[in-house]
Amino acid sequence: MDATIKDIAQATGFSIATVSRVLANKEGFFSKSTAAKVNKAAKELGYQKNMAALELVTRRSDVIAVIINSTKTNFADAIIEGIQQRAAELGNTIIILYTRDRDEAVQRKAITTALERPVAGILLLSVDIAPDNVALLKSSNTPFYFVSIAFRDASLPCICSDDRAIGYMAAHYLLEHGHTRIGLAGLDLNNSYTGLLRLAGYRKAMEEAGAEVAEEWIHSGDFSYESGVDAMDSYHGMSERLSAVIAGSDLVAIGLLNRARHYGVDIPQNLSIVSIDGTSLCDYVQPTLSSVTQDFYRMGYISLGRLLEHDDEISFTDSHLVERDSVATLD
Amino acid sequence: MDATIKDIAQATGFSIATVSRVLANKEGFFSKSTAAKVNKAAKELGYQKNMAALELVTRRSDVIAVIINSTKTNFADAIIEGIQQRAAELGNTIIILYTRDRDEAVQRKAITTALERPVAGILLLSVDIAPDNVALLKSSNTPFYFVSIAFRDASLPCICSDDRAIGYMAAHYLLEHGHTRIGLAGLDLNNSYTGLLRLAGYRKAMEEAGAEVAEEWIHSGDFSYESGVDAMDSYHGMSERLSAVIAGSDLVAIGLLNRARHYGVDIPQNLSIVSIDGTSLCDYVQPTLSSVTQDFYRMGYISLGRLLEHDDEISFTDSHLVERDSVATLD
DNA sequence: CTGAAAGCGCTTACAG
DNA sequence: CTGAAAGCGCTTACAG
Repeated sequence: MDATIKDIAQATGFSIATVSRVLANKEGFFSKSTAAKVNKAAKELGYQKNMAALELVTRRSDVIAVIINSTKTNFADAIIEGIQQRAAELGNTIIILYTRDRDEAVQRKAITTALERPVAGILLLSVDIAPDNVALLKSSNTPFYFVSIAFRDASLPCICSDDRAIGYMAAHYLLEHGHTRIGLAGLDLNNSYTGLLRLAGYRKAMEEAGAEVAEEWIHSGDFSYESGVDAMDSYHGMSERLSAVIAGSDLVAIGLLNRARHYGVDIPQNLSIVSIDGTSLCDYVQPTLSSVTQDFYRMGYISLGRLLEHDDEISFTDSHLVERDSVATLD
Repeated sequence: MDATIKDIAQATGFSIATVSRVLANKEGFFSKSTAAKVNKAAKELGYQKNMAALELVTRRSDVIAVIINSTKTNFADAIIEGIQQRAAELGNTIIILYTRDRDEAVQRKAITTALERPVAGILLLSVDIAPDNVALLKSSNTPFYFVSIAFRDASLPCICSDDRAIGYMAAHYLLEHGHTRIGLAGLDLNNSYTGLLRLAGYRKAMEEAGAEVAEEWIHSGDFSYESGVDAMDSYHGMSERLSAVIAGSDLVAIGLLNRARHYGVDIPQNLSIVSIDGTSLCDYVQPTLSSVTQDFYRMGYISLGRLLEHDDEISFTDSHLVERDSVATLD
């Protein structure tokens, strides 16, 4: 059956202490010849380290718990890919746990499950955490770090895009192209701090340009395809038409796009669209969608290092405007 | 600091054995009043079970290792969602490990990492496993199960769609709509058993209908967007045009679609497309893509039960044709 | 460079 | 219903 260091000790004649040192590569604690014998026996016996024993005795592990918001997004993948790439480089193993926004019980269960092991740290992906669970996290001695979400509470370390800058960038780009009647669609403005920040950036750009914003231009939602469809329905009913819309996410943009087609509104001739996120979906649809593109992969990649270094800062990854075919210049 | 059962024993005056029994809910081994006292103390001390200790002593755990092929697919998410849903119901925790097709070393590392813990089982998602690693899996006493991939080797338990039936269904649907010049694009026909099965199903349907298949109609690839683009380039250069194409995946279909637009080929007026997979992408693009839709969520959901019941059968989840707007009837 | 021993936090026969 | 004790597989001062 599964060989243990005891078996290797028996096979080689050394003590389990020595075997342990060789296997853990404690340099200077064993001779080359000893190491050779031990490693040979280990290989022959098909030895595999028992992580449970290791974690019990050292009270630590290389496991990173990643708690993911199960709300469907099409960018979580890229973040996880970044995390997993960095984890592979650093030798960390990843446990994935799912939870939901504003569902305190499910969130607590995920956090508790993570804390039942001596995890090296907890990464929370787009998890809009309940206040009580913040306390739970803080009371544990396990480092934690939020990814792709920011909070008013500056004591919560996180990495995400600068959402205010994103809103500003999208609006500014359209203003530069001669648009002034610019809608903002599909952002969650009730529960999401992210949504409010993007709105603030949009308002700032509009204000700087001296462009008035009518409240009906701002059609909130939940970042979904349906939010885009709803927004287009609403915009289509307006007496004075918009010349451009900023979509709160790629899915919102596609909802807008397809619903516009339904109404015979040509993109970008009759209406320009700038999307926020910039995932591959922007290249799949026709016309391709110009976007403020977030660097999700990097967000994930960097987050792990930050977590492990106990870096408690709030930091931003870059976003930039990618021009595709969904914006026309107005003159 | 972190409370242990010892602390609870001290606080309540019971032995650690009794505390352990209460906490593990070993019915009949303790009185109600004892349980109440122990549970109260546990709550007060913020006790969290140490899984490392539990796994060490019981030599088992509720952890499921999910080894994922990092090759980008847009359906892995749905499978994982199914797995995670079932895991939540069954009380299992999920560890995620990434690997690559036909990269024996990376695959072995993932498997080894999984086996370092007393995992309850290993699920392998679309992992085209190297022969040596099959031996490694089999020599472990840990159950394993493949998801969304089948092998010639019938000793490897798996759940996936019936790929021969998928190829047949797609071709048959087009034949029913009057098409006979039907291409097959983007399947991996060199390394993928899945690709070969779909090809076989396609050939069978064509043969039954008495439709000849020219070899240039079959344009292999790697299931990617680019494979679709390449295939369309090739089809466009043919002297006699196809009236329909079966795409090896949704991404292939979108590649075909966008490249067709580039050539001024109207879908479905000039060319019909049936996609294989049927993910949400089919609804996002215009025209929407008719597809043979696989039930990825269910595949994931079911796989976990199969794994845990040591059910070594090879089984299929249903696929069905979803009509959208990319197929025209020929008369 | 090596070994004997204690201990990580838990479970579970065994005895009462 | 409860407790004392052994043990899961490993690491690490301590002593040599």
